[in-house]
Amino acid sequence: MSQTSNIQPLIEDLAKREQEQQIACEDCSLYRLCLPLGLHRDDLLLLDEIVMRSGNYQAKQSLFTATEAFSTLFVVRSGSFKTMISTSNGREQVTGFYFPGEFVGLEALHMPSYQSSAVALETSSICALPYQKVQALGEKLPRLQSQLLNRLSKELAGDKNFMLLLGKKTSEEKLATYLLSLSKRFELRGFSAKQFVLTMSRSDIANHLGLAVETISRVFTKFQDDGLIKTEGKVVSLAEIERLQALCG
Amino acid sequence: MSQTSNIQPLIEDLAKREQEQQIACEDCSLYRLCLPLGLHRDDLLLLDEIVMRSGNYQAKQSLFTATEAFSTLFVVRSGSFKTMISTSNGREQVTGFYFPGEFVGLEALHMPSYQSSAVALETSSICALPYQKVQALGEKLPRLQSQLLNRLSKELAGDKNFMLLLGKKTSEEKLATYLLSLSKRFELRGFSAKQFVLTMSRSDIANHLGLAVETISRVFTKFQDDGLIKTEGKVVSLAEIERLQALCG
DNA sequence: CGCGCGTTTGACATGACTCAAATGCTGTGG
DNA sequence: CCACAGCATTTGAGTCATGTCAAACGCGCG
Repeated sequence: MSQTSNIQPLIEDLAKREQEQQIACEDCSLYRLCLPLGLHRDDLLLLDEIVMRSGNYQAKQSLFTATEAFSTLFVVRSGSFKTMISTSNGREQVTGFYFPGEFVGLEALHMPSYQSSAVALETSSICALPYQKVQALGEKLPRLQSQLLNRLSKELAGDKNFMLLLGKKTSEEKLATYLLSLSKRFELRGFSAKQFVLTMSRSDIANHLGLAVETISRVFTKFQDDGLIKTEGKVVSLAEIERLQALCG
Repeated sequence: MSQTSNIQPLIEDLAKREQEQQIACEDCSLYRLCLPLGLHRDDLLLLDEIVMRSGNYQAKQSLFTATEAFSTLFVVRSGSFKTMISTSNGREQVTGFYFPGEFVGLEALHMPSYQSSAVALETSSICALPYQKVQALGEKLPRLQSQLLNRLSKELAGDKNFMLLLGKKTSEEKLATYLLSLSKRFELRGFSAKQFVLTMSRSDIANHLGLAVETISRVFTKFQDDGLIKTEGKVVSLAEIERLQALCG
């Protein structure tokens, strides 16, 4: 009993700090997924010092644009983002969706400007890491660099896989693959693998998968008719993960 | 005169060592493009020690396969390679082509096995970097890590751009974009931007661009009929780079 | 409550694919 | 050194998956 009454204020404090985004990396619920993994306690404090826990973003608010000068790496703290790249004549490709613990903007760290733009899909918050400071800290903490390398490599591997989807899969295979990929990512974050919210619009999904909105809509209804999934607006339930898996090509 | 006679043996020695692939990073003609850029002389010697200048590969010979355990990063020394990834049911996507000074296998460095496979397109040679040793050296040489980060980031940026091609471009835009991208890469290596050899087959190109061989063949002939390019088997000449550029979408 | 955007559905068009066959090239063995 | 086999490339004809256009629907926001 006395234990409970001791702990309670601590929990409240934590919740309050988390809400105010003052929480240290060490105590962050994303610790397991985020950059600091593998760093020692002392190193973490150094990392903490350069992390700017930035204010909230509203849906459709821009995190950065393609032409803007690159200076900062972002990690999603809560909510979700999409990134896009566009042709000179204005066609756009959604290059990725980003969830808590994931880095946005890694493809820019070798050049003067972000080449893509990032936009919040819902009310979201991020941690901002001024890249110059990350580099400086990296000189002292090789494990930090290694973590970054891993992150980049992971994203690269994901993108190679995505090329397979874009280049070789049918519309049904594309959507099945996409839904399962989301499912895995949510599961990794401790959410249900079977039911989740699609924070992005159908048209974002369509664009990302190299399809027309109408096609995505049709495949959604087909999957539903076939009993593979259930949709209610933005909420999807995967009813038959195995059969979906078989559909991935 | 005496100078010439002094230098001549040195040049011959260099050529011989280059041929035998014993040449040090410091003296390598790819220095400008490769990993060591930005390292100090002393650091270079350390890097030299872990680089294994591997034997030749013949056309169609495998550098690594998707299931093989990851242990080594490769840098193309001469020739060219393609990488592929495949679906469970055997469809393949060519994920990239690699020329001298470029890294192959970067997407694997966070996981136990190469997820893609790499194959030589012609007689080629590589430098092999055991990744464990790179990591160990990286602890001492932050600039080495930074270089690696840059490489990864550059490849990532290229892949994001390639998503735009796969997802949003027509067959003509795809081929035009592809030819110009090759042109730029060759130019960077000191070769002609206007005329070069396509070491990969039409079917490799088609696969990479998410098209059928027949389509690629037709677009090649169309471009030729339109006076944009000239082809003679594997040799292409870009006759009107500007107009090609305009076609990129 | 109503407007507007996002989504769904239907009808039709088309770019790229598939299948088929001719042509050309390359490497190999006689 | 030539001839042939086998693969790569080109060309043609017809089909199909997905895109486009159009319209109805409905949910969510103001």
